[in-house]
Amino acid sequence: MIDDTKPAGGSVLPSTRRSIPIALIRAREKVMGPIREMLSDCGITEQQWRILRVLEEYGPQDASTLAERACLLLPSQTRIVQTLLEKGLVTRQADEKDRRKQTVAITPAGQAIINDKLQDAKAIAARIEEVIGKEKLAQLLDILEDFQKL
Amino acid sequence: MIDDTKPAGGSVLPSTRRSIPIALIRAREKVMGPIREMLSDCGITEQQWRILRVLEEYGPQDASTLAERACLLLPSQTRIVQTLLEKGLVTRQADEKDRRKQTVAITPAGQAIINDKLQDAKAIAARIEEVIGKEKLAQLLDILEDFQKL
DNA sequence: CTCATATATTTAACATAGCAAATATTGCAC
DNA sequence: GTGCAATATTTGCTATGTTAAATATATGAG
Repeated sequence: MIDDTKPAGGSVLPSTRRSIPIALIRAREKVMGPIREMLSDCGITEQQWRILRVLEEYGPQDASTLAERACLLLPSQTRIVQTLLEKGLVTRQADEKDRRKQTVAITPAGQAIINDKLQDAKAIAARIEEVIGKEKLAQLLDILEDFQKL
Repeated sequence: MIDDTKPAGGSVLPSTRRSIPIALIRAREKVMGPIREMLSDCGITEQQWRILRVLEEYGPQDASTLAERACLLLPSQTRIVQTLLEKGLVTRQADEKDRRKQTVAITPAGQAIINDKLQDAKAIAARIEEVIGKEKLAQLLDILEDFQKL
């Protein structure tokens, strides 16, 4: 007698082996391994690194913009900037014109951390490009961008 | 005089706009939006859903295997299974032969949740396929799989 | 000017991620 | 069978993710 109350092997939903959300996590996990290792040396986390990177790339900016660019929710951004303040890696002050807005900027100490890790970061990026291949990486980025249309 | 101590705009590291880790998060965020919405109805989280899905797909299994398949760290798995136990959606018991191992299984109540959300989940998957395209999705999964070689 | 409403950020509360240390069992050497 | 190294899970701690509620400031209607 066949028990059809419980489908045997993923015939109902796509198998978790070909699940987009899971595949995205798995890939990300692999990419972040070396990056976390690089950052653990200087005692900052992946998200703290993203904040510094964005501030370095775009310059001083308000909290919402920073969160958007660093791909963080506002509450996370607030807390992370607070710890970066304590570490002296960023500054934060209310906007003169609109006092609701907070302007965040990187400090020389923050910039120094980026400079210190620059070679390591480039090496990691190069390794990824070597393993995956330049064209596939470009394809990947393009496809991932399409998800914003969802 | 040019200030070359602080590179102006991402000339040193790849721009955060073309950063693989960030692109992976952004895409995942978009994919998870509708899924979280679907799950919030029945009061379970994304990770709890992954655990249930894996248990349903592969049947009863030990904690390590479950964590690996659901793409969770063991400590996370432990805690999530604990809350699922309290909800009565899974069972957990020590293996007879090796009492270090814990065998986790889905309950009828857990299976019922999956069955309830089946149509919604399939609709979400279909929508993604419609927007991104079947071939691109396949390409994406293949490229993401390559990251395991890192 | 005053109040209701909209905007920008922060807090609060709960669930997870990630890492290190602690537990519990096994299996094996002596 | 005792003790030690290896294996399987769980706990403890700090940092984030996520959502909802609280704060603070700005703006426009009347």
